[in-house]
Amino acid sequence: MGNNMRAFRRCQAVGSDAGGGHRHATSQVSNVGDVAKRAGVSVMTVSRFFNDPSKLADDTYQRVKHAVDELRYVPNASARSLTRGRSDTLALVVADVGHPFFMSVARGVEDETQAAGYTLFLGNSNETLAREKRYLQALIGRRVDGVILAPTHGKRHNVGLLKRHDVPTVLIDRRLPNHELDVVRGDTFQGGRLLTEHLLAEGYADIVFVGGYPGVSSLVDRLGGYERTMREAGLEPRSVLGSYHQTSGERIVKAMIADARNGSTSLPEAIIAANNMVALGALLTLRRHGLRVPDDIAVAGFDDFEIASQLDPFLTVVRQPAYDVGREAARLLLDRIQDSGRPREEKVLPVDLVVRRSTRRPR
Amino acid sequence: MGNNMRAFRRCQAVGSDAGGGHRHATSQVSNVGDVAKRAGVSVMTVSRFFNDPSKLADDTYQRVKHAVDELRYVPNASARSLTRGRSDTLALVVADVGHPFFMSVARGVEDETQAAGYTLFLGNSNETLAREKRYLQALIGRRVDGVILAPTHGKRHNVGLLKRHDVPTVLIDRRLPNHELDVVRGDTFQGGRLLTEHLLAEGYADIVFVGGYPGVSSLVDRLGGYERTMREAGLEPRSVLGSYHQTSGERIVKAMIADARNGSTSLPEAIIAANNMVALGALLTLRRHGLRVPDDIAVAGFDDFEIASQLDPFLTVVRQPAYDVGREAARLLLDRIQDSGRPREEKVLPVDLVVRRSTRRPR
DNA sequence: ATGAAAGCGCTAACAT
DNA sequence: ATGTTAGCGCTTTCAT
Repeated sequence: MGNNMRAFRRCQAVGSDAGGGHRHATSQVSNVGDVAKRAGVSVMTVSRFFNDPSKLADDTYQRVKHAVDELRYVPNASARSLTRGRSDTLALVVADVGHPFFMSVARGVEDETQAAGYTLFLGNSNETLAREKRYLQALIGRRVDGVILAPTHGKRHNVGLLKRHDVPTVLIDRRLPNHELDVVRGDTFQGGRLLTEHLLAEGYADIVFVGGYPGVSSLVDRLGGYERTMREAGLEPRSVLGSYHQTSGERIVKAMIADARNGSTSLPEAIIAANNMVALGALLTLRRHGLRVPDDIAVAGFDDFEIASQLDPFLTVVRQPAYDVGREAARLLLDRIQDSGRPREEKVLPVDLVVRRSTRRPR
Repeated sequence: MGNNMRAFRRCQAVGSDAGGGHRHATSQVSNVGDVAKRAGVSVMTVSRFFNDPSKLADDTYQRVKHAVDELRYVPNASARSLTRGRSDTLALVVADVGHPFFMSVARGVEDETQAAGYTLFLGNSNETLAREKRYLQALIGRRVDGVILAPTHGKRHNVGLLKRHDVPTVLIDRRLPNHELDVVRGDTFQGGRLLTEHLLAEGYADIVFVGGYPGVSSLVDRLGGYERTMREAGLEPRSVLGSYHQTSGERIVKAMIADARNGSTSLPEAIIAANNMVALGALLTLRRHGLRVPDDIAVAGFDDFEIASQLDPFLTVVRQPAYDVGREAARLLLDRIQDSGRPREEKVLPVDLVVRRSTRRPR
């Protein structure tokens, strides 16, 4: 491992720099042999230059370095990983690249893995099982050294593939049944509890939970925290699930309003949205129908809007430490790569209730 | 003997297992040979199963399929790319994963490349030349079939590396001097012009341009559009550059306010921010100092806030078609991969002025 | 400290 | 329709 990392760092030092001037109109990709010839050494010496430079005589080292620079030689990682069985590459596969939460996670993962000398590739399953599988196969085929995965939301999952191929794996944000993988996630059960307690304290009683993929653990936990707290207060929980997308919030709230207007079910006093995108959909739909938040109905959600909240801190939310989820996951993965036998860990990071105007009780 | 070797290597790749209860005591990564043996065919037949299944007899196909499924065999992409010289993999390297603009670009690229059967890996240079180089070397080493790059902002760049290794490349968002690469970008010169014309039409005259990396082409264009339009109106342009980050907007505006308060320079009537993050910084700083937008000063920017603008359409912006930039870039890249000799293209996509409250002239 | 040879898992180019 | 052979570019092992 230490060796490996040193080699990788060498790689970086290598190669020339910016700028246009290339000498051959028909540039040819070179290999160890070309470098060896140019430096007047054997291919093994060139190999050692990258993998264990301390074994080279100073003079030899300089000659090889020269040849490498001149040719702007970059070792063929495929060939390398073919012989070594390892690639110095890690991957993060998220369920939704566009989601701010996963972006922050990605930053955390990147900062940590770069520091450890790995290259990180990011993949996006787009909440689609088939697409996730495709990514994982590409990754497995490339012999990535480890994967951090936010699994898609369905009943089925692809972690068996990773296990089958002995790929060290850490799950983030979402637990999965029956596996022995490390997990890092925010304490969203507690989040559901905090949000509900806050609303109850504000005097709301008719609180409904809206949106989220049924079955996915992050939703189950959030919903669970809400339901438990409601029941402890002697109230009946009520929920309408869907997806984590904005449209889900829109559709569900629209239906609620319709129900209220035709008298079948009264509008709740408060809504807890499954995440920020659902909250956005809910907010917009309420507004579109002339309902004011919080005067006519309160709204709260999970995950903050990074930018909107700075511009106008309006929505009450439970904030998850997304960046730290990424960092912790990366750390766990690096540990697991070094010691595949270590006991499984599940890191549950604390969440944070941020009370804002959208749940302020009108008097 | 070959077998012994293989076993040995596996041990290394996999690491020692702490003896405990694993489902597969011999969790072995299999190869074409294993599949061939199990299916009772030659390795070439297995290879053809993946590369040209139509060449197999129905019966043979089923036998191989069975073996592949049973072993959950995933071909070794490294070996594959080693023989074929390509990898069916494309990469997108952006300057900032966190930036909403690049996220939309990523989605566009993904949708297009997935449809074409490629796997896409996303990298993040974080506006750092060294980190970009590192990514590109990893990509080159892996023999990716093409790269879409939003180059970092400095004077120097790494595209020579890509050219040297014959990697088909498309630049997005930012032009570079002296290269023959395809480029896809928004027409931000026109954007600068539209924003300035709008402010002038609203009756503002003392307009200042704020933020952005000096030298990076997207900034040069935006600034250019602003300056040209100002001069055509007989006004003197004024700008204070910096970076594309929120802190840049904060710092510059803070200094402006200080200058205005100690009387050295009066506060401008309007600010054009280099992008949305800078605009955010400007807005927050103005507010923090008790200045109202647009009553005391108008603010406009480039790139929209996807979410904040829905919640509260406040900031006047020029919107770039980020998703389309991604799609077009992907298309161009696929074309170039097929025909490396085709003439260079520079696609400049139209931008869109969205007038909102932040520039409404107080009466 | 350096080199020669073998082989990682796969596919292109020929067989059959 | 299927099989055989010869590498792809690299690192491992075993010499020197």
